[in-house]
Amino acid sequence: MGRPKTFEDAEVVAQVMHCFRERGYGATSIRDLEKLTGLKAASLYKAFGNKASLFCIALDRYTEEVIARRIATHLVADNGLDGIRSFFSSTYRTEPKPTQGCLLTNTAIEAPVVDGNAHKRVERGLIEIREAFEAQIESCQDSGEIGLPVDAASTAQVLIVLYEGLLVLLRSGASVVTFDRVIDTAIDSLFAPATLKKER
Amino acid sequence: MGRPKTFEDAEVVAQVMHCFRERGYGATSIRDLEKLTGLKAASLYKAFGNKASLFCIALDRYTEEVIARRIATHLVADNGLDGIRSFFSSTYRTEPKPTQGCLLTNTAIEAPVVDGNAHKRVERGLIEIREAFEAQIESCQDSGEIGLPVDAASTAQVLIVLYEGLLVLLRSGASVVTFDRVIDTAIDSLFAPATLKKER
DNA sequence: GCATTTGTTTATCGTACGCTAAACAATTAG
DNA sequence: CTAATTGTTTAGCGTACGATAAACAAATGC
Repeated sequence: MGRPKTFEDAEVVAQVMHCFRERGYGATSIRDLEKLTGLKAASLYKAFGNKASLFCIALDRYTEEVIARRIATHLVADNGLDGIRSFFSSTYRTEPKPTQGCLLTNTAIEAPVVDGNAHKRVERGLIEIREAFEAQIESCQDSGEIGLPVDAASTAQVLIVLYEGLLVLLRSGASVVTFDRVIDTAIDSLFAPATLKKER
Repeated sequence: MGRPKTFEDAEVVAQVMHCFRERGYGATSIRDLEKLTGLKAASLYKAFGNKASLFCIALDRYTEEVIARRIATHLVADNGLDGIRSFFSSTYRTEPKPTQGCLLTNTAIEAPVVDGNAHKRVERGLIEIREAFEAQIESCQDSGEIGLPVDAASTAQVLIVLYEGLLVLLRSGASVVTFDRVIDTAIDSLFAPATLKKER
């Protein structure tokens, strides 16, 4: 069977993912990843192909792990609108570090630099979030928390834009209170027309 | 007096700015800029210092030229809410190229990579836009186009987040119709409460 | 034990990077 | 014309990059 592995692929991918997330693709060198993982370059190449493919693996992992978990935690029927609120705030209310930004967002900006495959992965990831937003909105309509006049599809798209925008501002060092206010203002008004309609 | 210059600083900065805008700081090499400008590396260094300082010069130019022009064109009292709408759409309705993204947005993401000074410049640029949004909102309130219940400051901050978010989605290749719908949905609802209140 | 298979490490390869010293070119002052 | 000043070009420095071939290590099957 040959020599057994001395490391767990998943563990290495997790470490690599964090590094890409903080520094980006271009600014992360193979030598950085050597120090980070304790592995030698040749081992990394053997296990994951070249740098671009390793990045794509890390990006997939990010979507399947971080994003999917965030969706599963916050965007569930019981949570209603507060679920959407906490989905947003979970991006910047992180411990212990202030935040690491979003790999999807950062890659969308850096995509031209990376492999072309990264682009498609970003699109898919964003679609996943958008669909979760849309489902949550519809669930809120079913429960009566918000009225029917709200168009779930286009509102979900606005939430995606807000999501991306927040994560950009996060990288430029805006404060938590700013974010809280943005989210409250945005969500309140996005779903206000329906609420007002309901009051009539 | 010595030998006269063979190029115009401003022209070179403009070319360089476009390149940084499309490819980012890290992915743009001095050799790229040599080919682009027709100048030799040593001339660039003599005229603009090192790569980071050249980038900062280009970033300043972007804020003073592109952003300031965009504000001056769209965010003027006469334009009202439509001014805000056209401010947004001017970021993606560009000719002939589809778009180049926003250097402020891209730098916010890439900032850790670049010089620390770039960070402050991004912040300042975003503040400039936010203040213009706020002034435009207040102007709309003065004219009676929207009601007073809208909080100009926090709504302007939401618009900034939307602006950043749109420019991220722009880089991930979303379509113009998507953007139009996002802007309509967002602006309609952000300023709807006041409108409804007015109707009562 | 020995051949085989698989994983890791060592030692680079070729290239591209940011940057700069020194040579060269073109102008002005006297 | 000469000296001085300033701009441009040439040539290349040292370093870091992504990637890989070859040597070495540790397990298996027979």
